[in-house]
Amino acid sequence: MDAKLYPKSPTILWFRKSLRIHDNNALLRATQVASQLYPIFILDPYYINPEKIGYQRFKFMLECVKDLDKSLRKYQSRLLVFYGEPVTVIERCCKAWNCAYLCFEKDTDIYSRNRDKKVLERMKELGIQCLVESGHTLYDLDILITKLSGQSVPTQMTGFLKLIEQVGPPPRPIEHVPTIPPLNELGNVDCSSVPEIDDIPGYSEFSSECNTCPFQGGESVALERMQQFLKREDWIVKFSKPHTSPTSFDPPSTTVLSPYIKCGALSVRLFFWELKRVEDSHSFKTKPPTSLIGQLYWREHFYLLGYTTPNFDQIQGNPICKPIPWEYREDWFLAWERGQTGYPFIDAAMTQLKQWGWLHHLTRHVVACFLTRGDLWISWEKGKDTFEKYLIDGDWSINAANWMWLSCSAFFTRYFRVYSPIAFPKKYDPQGNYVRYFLPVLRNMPSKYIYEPWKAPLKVQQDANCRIGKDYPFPIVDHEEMKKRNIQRMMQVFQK
DNA sequence: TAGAGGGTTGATGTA
DNA sequence: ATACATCAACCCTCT
Repeated sequence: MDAKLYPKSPTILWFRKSLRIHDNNALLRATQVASQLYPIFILDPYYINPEKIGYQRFKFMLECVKDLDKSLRKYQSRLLVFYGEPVTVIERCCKAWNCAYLCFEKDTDIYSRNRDKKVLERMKELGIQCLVESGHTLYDLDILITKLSGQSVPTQMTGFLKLIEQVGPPPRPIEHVPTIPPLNELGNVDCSSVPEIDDIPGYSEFSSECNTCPFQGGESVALERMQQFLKREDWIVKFSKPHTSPTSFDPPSTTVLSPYIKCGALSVRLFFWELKRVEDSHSFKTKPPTSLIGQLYWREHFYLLGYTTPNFDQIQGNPICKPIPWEYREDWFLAWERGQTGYPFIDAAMTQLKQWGWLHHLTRHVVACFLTRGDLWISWEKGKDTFEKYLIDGDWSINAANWMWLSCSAFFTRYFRVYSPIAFPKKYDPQGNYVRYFLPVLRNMPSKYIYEPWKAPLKVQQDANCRIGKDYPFPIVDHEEMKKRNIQRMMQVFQK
């Protein structure tokens, strides 16, 4: 760091994602230029809305913020929390503390890009230097784009893997946490400490029914969870995503590190290099795209596409999204969203989504297929918004990309491959333990009928204490009928 | 440039 | 058990 170009001055470190102190480029940069360091976190009114960001998701994020604050306190610093429009809050802070630098991590989703543009413009007017560091993705996406040398971003994984091969491995994580200076006098600034979710307007009324997420947020939990998985070297090198079970829940069949990576409580580069170390010490290992490292490449690929494709999260004005004439039916959508379709696997999944804020990837596939091209013929945008609200790992680019994938709007076109809400879960869980756990009303239904309880004779329903049409709904649609009809519709769309 | 090859994860029936 | 064809025939990528 050139001390002449960057004379030490009071510095704001603005945490948004990267809610961690390990491998944090923005934190490192800030410590290099700061005479005084002010770590801040802003509760943006855009996000404080239980209709948009659900309880589990908000709570998980707050737990990450809280853990970060705890870590900073070990250095006699702490996280200064503000409510309000980021540009207003930051301007106020810069003036109060006479700051010369604002450090933060590059963000690539659409809302963050617009937010940061406003902040950058205002900081320029105020003569405050912004130091923007890459760190949420394996590669700096802007550098990845230059490596394309004018070629468009590949839309298929094979093309992306070729790009990665050409670019070489991602940067290694920072080895040591830099020395974080103690927090100075704050002056006349109205900041808060990290709130509890029940202190946030709009969320407190949900608390009694919503403390159902088994995953706790935070960097320390994330690092511990990663370490537990890293011990299972054999499991890591044999990992193949399509072969993991969507109905396993105690424990799940995948790492569930995605929510931590999404918030930046775990560095994706650290995880990458830890996995690489394990892989390198074994002769046999699965390969991308199905391996664990392959999963990180999917994330990177979708981040790059989301960054470079206009209107990536919608049909209108999105050049890679095939416009399919979806039809909205409120009653069907609400049945899906509320887990009342009458298909136990779908309803159990939607219940898990709300209780846990997390679903296995393949379970997401089944409910997404059901909402869109499989059964209900409702736009993937509606499903994307629902996932965005409830998933603790809901990630803008990845969510939109997967919904386009599943609905055959982009990336994937074999529309005659339709998930069955009956046959698919039966392969993994013939006893229906997953359904029994998340839908207690069906707990005593015999296994023979667990995925299609409307077929159970009345006597069986009575014995199971679950009358279809009374205790649990009849199916809202006939899957076989809808599947046939929708494949025909898809054929027409694709013939054009 | 037209055509071949291939694509993380369907369901079902048959050998 | 595992492999393969069928369903009906997509579309990106590379040669």
